[in-house]
Amino acid sequence: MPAEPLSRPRIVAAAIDLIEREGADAVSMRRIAADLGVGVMSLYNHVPNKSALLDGVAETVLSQIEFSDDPDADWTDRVRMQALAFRQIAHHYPRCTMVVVSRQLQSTAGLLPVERALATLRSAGFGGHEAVRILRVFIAYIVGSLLREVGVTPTFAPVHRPDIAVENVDPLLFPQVSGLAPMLVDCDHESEFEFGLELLIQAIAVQLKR
Amino acid sequence: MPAEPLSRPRIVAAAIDLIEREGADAVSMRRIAADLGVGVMSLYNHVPNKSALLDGVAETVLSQIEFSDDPDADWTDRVRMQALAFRQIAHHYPRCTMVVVSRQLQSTAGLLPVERALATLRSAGFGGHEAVRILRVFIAYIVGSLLREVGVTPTFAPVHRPDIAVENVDPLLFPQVSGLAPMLVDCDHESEFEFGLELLIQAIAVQLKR
DNA sequence: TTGACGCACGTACACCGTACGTGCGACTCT
DNA sequence: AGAGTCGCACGTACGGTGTACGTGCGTCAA
Repeated sequence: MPAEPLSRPRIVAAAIDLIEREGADAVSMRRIAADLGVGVMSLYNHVPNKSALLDGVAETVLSQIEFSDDPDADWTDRVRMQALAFRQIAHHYPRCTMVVVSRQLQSTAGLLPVERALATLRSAGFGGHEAVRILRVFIAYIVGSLLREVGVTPTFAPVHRPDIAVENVDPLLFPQVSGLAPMLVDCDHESEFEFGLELLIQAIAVQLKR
Repeated sequence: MPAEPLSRPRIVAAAIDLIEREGADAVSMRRIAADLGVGVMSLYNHVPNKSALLDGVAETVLSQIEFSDDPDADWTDRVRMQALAFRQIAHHYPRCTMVVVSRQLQSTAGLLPVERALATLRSAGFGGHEAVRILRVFIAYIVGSLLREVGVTPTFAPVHRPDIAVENVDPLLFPQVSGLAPMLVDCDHESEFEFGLELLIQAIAVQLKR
């Protein structure tokens, strides 16, 4: 009998831990149970099924986003901060990110960032319709960026795979790709992300002027 | 004995068909073999494993993107056309889209769009480094948008019943979300996509002026 | 004391990917 | 024509998966 009783948070935590250690493919109910030193079916007393467990993983990760919103700051700074905070899940939970992104959840955990973002945009002067549209653009950009960041590290990770592929590209068929190969291969995710983020912020700032 | 012999393209086509009919979760080697009226292991004479099969699915779908590039057109129009062409995979193969974006492949199938895009950006006057960065931003945005359209992104994607979730939101805790609920629930993907696309194009046009 | 209930657990089933061996038809070489 | 090789469809089998179901033990309520 374990001193700490089984519980949904404990199971979710074990799942997150397992995903970060060995990748999302390694997740199985048997494996999680083994990590907890517990029978497989005991998990089902606290979690209805594996899908719900992964929802719990996404929810938990999302809820740990830390927004340090400063209502007095310029709205561009607030948007920037919120976007960067969202992206930080890729640093804290790199391998869980794929799970979060590829899973639709209807809990309120994912709603808090949405609420904050909409409030920021509306306080900046955007109308409701515009705020929603702009939020969608930002989310699309952030999610797409995260996907690239975790995509470089598939699950277990020889990162130097693409170099080989780029080396083998025919310079006659793909002059741009082969010419720009060094820039395509190495990618500072942080600065790349911020580049696009600034592009978007600047664009909606222009939009706001009208 | 089938009149048409088994082959990799036929297997990939069956996989695409199955994914579109019943979703990516329904894909199994046994199921595909059954659809082809063939033994399970016969597939392995043409495809090394399931992962490679899914790579083939992504590759095939990607290769069917139709670019009608007009070198005489304004670069903004060319960028727009390429982005919209890319997005059309979400219309032709809605359920395969998730497979495509969640799988990074190093074949040359995915390289052709990259080559064209880089050529367009450089002809517009961007340097190599800038072109790569801008392309990354566009890809992130497109992929993120496709994920929402397919209906797997943490925000509202009205695939089935998100209305219920939005109805149950506490207006006091989430005033923006509940106030803007109608706009969050219904989403014209086409116009939403183009909104963000124009935002980005405009932003990089400004960037180009310097 | 007795009953109910929560919860850990073992067993069992259907399904999965795929390693391996087998057999059959077609083709090549002598 | 005979012999050898090879491509390819196929069956069997193994270790893995999610989870439905039944069982037994602990604690708490009446």
